[in-house]
Amino acid sequence: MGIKERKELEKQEMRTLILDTAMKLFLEKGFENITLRHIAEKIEYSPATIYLYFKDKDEIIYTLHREGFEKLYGWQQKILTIKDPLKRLHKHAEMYVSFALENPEYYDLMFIERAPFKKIKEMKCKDGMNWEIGMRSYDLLRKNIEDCKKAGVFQNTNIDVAAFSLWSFVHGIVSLIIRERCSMFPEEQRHDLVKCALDFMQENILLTGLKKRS
Amino acid sequence: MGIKERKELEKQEMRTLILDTAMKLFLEKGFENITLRHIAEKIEYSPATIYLYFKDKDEIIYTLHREGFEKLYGWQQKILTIKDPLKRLHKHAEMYVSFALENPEYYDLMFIERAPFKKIKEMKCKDGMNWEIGMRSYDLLRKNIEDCKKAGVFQNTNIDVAAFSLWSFVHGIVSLIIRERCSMFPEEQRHDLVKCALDFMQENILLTGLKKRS
Amino acid sequence: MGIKERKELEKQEMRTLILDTAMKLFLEKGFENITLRHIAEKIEYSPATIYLYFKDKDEIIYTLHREGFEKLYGWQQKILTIKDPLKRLHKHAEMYVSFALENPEYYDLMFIERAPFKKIKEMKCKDGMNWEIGMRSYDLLRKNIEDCKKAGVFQNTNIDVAAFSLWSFVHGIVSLIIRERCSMFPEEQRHDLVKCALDFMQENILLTGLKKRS
Amino acid sequence: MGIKERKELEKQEMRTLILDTAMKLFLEKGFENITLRHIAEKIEYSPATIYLYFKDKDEIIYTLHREGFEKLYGWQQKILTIKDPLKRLHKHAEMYVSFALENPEYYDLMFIERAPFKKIKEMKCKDGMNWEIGMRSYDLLRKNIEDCKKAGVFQNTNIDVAAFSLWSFVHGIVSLIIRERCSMFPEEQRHDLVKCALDFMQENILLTGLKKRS
DNA sequence: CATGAATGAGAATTCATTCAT
DNA sequence: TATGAATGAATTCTCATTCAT
Repeated sequence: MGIKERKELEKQEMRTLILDTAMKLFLEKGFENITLRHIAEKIEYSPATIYLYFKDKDEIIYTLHREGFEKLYGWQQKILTIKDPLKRLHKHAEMYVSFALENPEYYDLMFIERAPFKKIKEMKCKDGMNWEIGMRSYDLLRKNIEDCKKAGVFQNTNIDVAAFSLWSFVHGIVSLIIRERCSMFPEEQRHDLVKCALDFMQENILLTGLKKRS
Repeated sequence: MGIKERKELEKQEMRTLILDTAMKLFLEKGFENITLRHIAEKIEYSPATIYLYFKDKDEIIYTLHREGFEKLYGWQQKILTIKDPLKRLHKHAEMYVSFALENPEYYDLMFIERAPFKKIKEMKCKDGMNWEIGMRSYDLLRKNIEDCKKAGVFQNTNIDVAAFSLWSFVHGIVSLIIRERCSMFPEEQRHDLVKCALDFMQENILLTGLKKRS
Repeated sequence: MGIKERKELEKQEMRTLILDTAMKLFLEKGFENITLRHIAEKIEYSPATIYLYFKDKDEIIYTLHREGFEKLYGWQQKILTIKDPLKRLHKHAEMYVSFALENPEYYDLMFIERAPFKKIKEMKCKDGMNWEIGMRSYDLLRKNIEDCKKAGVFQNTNIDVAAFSLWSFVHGIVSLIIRERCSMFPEEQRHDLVKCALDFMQENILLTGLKKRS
Repeated sequence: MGIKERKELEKQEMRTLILDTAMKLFLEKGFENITLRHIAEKIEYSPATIYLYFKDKDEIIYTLHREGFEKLYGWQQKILTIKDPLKRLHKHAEMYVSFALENPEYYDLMFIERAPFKKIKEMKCKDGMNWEIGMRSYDLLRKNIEDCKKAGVFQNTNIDVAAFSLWSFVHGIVSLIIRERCSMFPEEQRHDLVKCALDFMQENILLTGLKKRS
């Protein structure tokens, strides 16, 4: 079976190559400028070859979209071990931002880009499960906040409101950066700025919650 | 000069017509689906005519981008009369969100869309002033926070950090909505959710600042 | 209005040029080999130009199809003046054959080709009228036979049976020729052969009917 | 030689499998929509495999074409035993129609489709024999008519004229049906219609001949 | 001022065919 | 014998842009 397995592996590698290349182009040129042609040129294959690995362009995008959510979910696992819910929530935010800034193409596709939706909306009808994978991540956040509530923080706050607020905050941070609306802050300071903004959040929101508790 | 002036006026009106139509289509069909042909059809002129008023498609987009910032700046003027800096800051946030949700096409173009940048980056070289108009809005926010500081809030916080944080928060809210990442919240609840999120911010951030002061 | 009219005329001429060229290619290369590219090359315009005159390829084919039936119907008018129904029926057959052999591309599209049907079937749903134009021609045949019956011929024959039979006969003749299944008959004899076959029909079918009458 | 023979047999079987599958697809999807890939998928071999058994797509079609004529010739044998030439001729026509309607894919390819000709014309140069197989069937018809003449029917008619006429008649019937030009006759009546048309022919042509004889 | 006509460049996709293994 | 991988050449169609009038 060695041969069959290697074949399978090579096929997988090709798919990965195509996906990575698509992602690189996405990052460089923006979403609407990914074309099969460009991808094919970059990997030095003919456009027709790509169709041996993916049904069509949509499937590439859809796969990337899904992959992104898998990846994010993977990152999120790392913080589940933290016992203290408040600390965990803080780490949660940090991790989210790191994920976004280290995988801006994925993040963009997952949370900013408008394009992939035609396909994804169609899919939704078929398996109803498409956003589920994204939902898992949201549920993790909700649960974290629930734990905080149990621990006495956000007592009077509706969970969804808190979740949406915190999510908005971190999403705002990274999407302003990814979509380059931060030219007023010198490039080299941005990293610190993000860190400070996260601290700002912690001090004002999370710690506040803590104080209210006591 | 009467004739010349009228001519100028008519020219202006035509430009406005084109811009408005473009914006309408932008809203209806999404950004990447605007074509000059669509615009031309809607205003019942030939595509070639548009080139008499704008150098190319990019210039249309660039103009809309600029217009958006003018508009936002106009909205922001309304809150300058509020004396209490904290109250003013709160209104500032509210107004920003309203602007975004009532003018989603503009907001999208100004703060989310990737497209206008080719053009804007080129322009930057020429007049260096392109973001200045956006900067005015940011400066207003900064100044508002400065006033808060003078009034004793955000004492220990760097102004840019606070500004960026608050901006991120409201930007996060509206961009999740505009780019339709809120399907987990039923459509009819979203308006409330936004309001609650703003309240959440005020309670936890602004009021906290206030408490610290006392 | 002279200018407008000339423009309109020129537009019409271009449409005609495209249609004629398509038809020529159809004849030369068979239906499945009409491509917009080929048409464009032949008329020495760019492929994009064709789209200024026709919505898409289907519209070209559909138009040709319709045109063919109009043409046939026009030809059929010529024999309506013949009083004697039997003579008229004979002329009817002759005319049908002439139409087919002088306009083989049209005939092929109308009565042999399989392809245009996707489009035409769709259309059917929309206006229900698509075959009506072809039906008019069939009705003419039916009516002719009805008249013959009144005149005492085909007394015991169902009209549709007679119509279908006669139609089959002439269709058989021309479609064997158009689709080149007559290579056993030397090219130069074919014209006579067709004539003789028509006579054969008249003698055996029409005249027979006549005799039965007496 | 056992091995060699089995090999040969297996090869033959594979060719048959490919041909049958092609025919099935031809029937299902229409001629121009057969692709080697489809055939390959259906027989669960790779497209490349097909090239081990056939030089190219044309050869497959050409073979089917030839096969069709073999088949028809086979069917025609069945009526040779009928003594009475007139009866035989009538059965001849019936059999032809049955063959066509029961094997529409073959009939279409043999007598309607334009496609196989590129290949066949080339072949003709090489062996000159390509239509010979079809000719045998035509000769059978001619001979049948000759016999009728000898029996006193079609006395004054040229054999080829009679043959071509009768052939045209039955070809007309089946090709109108196969290429779906009979939508004016409800599906369920078509079978009867064909039968009636054949009767119509017999009464008017064959029996007429008979009467003339007496 | 306005436009009808035209197009080059480029998009996604399909298919028969080849060839090294 | 069989095939997985690859592709060149086509296909339809779209769009921003130009230019003579």
